[in-house]
Amino acid sequence: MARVGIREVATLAEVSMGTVSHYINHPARVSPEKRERIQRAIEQLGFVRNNAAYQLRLGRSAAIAYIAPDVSNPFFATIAEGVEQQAAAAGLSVFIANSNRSRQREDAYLEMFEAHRVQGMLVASHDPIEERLESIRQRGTPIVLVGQRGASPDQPSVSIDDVRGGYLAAKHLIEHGRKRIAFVGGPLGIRQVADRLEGASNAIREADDVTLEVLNVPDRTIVDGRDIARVIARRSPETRPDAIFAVNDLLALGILQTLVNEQSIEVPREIALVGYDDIEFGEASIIPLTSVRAPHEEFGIAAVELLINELAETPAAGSKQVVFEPILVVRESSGGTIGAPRA
Amino acid sequence: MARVGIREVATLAEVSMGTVSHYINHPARVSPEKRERIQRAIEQLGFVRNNAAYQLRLGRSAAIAYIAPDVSNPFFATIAEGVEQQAAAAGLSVFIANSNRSRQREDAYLEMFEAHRVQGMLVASHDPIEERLESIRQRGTPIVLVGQRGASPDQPSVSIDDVRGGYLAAKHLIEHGRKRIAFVGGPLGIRQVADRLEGASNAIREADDVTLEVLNVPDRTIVDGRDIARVIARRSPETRPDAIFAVNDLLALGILQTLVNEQSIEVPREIALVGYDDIEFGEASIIPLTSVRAPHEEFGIAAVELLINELAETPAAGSKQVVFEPILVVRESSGGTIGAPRA
DNA sequence: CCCGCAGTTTGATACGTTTCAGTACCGGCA
DNA sequence: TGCCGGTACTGAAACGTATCAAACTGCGGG
Repeated sequence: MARVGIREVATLAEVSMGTVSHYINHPARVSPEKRERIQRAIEQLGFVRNNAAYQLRLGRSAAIAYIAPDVSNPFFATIAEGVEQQAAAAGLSVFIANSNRSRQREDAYLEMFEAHRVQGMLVASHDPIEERLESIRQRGTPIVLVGQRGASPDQPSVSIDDVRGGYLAAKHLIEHGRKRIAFVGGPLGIRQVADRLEGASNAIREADDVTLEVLNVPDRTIVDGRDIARVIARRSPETRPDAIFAVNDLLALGILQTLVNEQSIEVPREIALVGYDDIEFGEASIIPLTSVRAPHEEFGIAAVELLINELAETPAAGSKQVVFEPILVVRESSGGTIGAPRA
Repeated sequence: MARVGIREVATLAEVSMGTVSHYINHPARVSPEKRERIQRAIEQLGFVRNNAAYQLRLGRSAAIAYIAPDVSNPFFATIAEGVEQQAAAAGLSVFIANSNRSRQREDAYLEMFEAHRVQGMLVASHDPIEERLESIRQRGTPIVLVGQRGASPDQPSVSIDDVRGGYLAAKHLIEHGRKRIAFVGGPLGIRQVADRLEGASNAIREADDVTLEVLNVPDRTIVDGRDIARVIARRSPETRPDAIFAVNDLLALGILQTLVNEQSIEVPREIALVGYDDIEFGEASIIPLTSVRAPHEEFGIAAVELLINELAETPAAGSKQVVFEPILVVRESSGGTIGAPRA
């Protein structure tokens, strides 16, 4: 398969390479007659512009990257959708990469996208990542942090107030008379996890008589939820928690499923359950799931807007950090009122 | 920010460009002393290799692309995970793109990835797409079709036997005594949808006394499911279907949720429900969902393997089309035995 | 009749990298 | 001493494109 470039097209159409290039990028500058000849040559040869050369010449690409820790978590998938949509409107393409919760793969993608000279990146990560991003930013690739607030005010970010979210969840459980609350979450090294726990602790501290226990899970997936639920079920009813606050909905759903279907523990009577993120599937789960909600769709949109602003010659002033207020969506799993309408 | 390339590094380290390049690609060929100097220069200048130039020179990239119609459908997300994992093992990076069920965006991404000279593409699409892919393949970018079987035997593909899957689903409902089955699915122009319907029709034809009705939805999302469920609920109990076969789990979950929570229709007593894909959330839904399952994880893995084989100098002989056998996973929503174990 | 101008077209150059064909040096062997 | 083989390094060419300055075309006005 002979490589076909602009040169071959030019030869076949009997014009110069420059004219072909003009035809591709500024068709108006080329006479109708040659336009026709060039178009025919392109089709005949099956010419496709070589992006590498294009980018090399231009020095930039028309794409942005979105690095997610776990695409199969609908929370990140929904964000991806907002990103995609908003970026398309701005004429940008989006490369999505899945780091699979692996720091190593995350680094690899960061490096790769920087080498690709993407216009900018949106990074959702569990790790404290800001330091690593700093050097990339300094070299000229703007980055918006997604899901965790930038520590430095210069670091743009889109996040939710997780301390507040954790507070709302625990407060709600306490108000319904729960006394032994378990916080099921991942490594406390993860900022989001630590913040949600902090919020929950604050709520506990305001109450009398309520204890908070922390149960660790490694990956915060459905499978992790199932596993920890079995551990909990093994304990005697008196020592078991009477409420669980799971650090995300995946965990909560895994817990719910195992508790109800496998362990025959009643939710919310025996154990009340609150999740986090309010993914779409929570509403349709065995027992509709109470959850802390942030506006996912807007998450992606806001992130892209922040990035585009950063890309502008003269970034608009104002805070670069968007923080959404979490809302508690009460459903059956926590023993609250049933069927609260969805936004 | 001064652009920093291999040349600047070479100058600072007082070696030639060639040596720097060697250092990056074949460190062994460079003496320890210069290695040290070059490394220091790279760090000092913050050099990052320009992928455009790299690729231009090499003529290829080390990435493959996966185009999905809907990332927020866990079915495609799970595939993405398998793809990512298998590709990483082969030293390839994966660009995921979300076409958002839009043919236009799909085309845009196809074109863009071809221009990017990715090694190959995995394309999951709802449209009959093979013809468009043909020209791309002829120009040298191999493509593996995901989720729909290639019509031409030359077109590699990974799919499930959807006719069989549809048959299994309908047969199951018939065996449980259902008489008025509704097929809820998208445009019949979509191959997967048409095949599943065909399978269902076959099962109906074998039975006496059973009717099949087709209810159309545009997008096959949870929201579509909710909408169609309201339409169904509006009909009198006698004219309503007593069983629904939804063309995917998203639809099924939307239907389930609305039927049970909002319309107070009992599932499976009044209406039995079977979905398709067996996404993880089906097991944890209000009423655990009976579904037709294909091994998702292996889907992505098989696709990458097929692609890698295609990439090889001498592709191994044998069929290029992997077809998985669907399995019916029976849970409560269809009135079958409860709690069938998960593979 | 010539000049200037707008509209087209051309040819050359640069983008940043890898690689190929050498050059320089060194130690060992005939 | 002269030659060989190997290692470490260098310089230049090439990858495919966009763009800039220059050249060529008609054409209308002075």
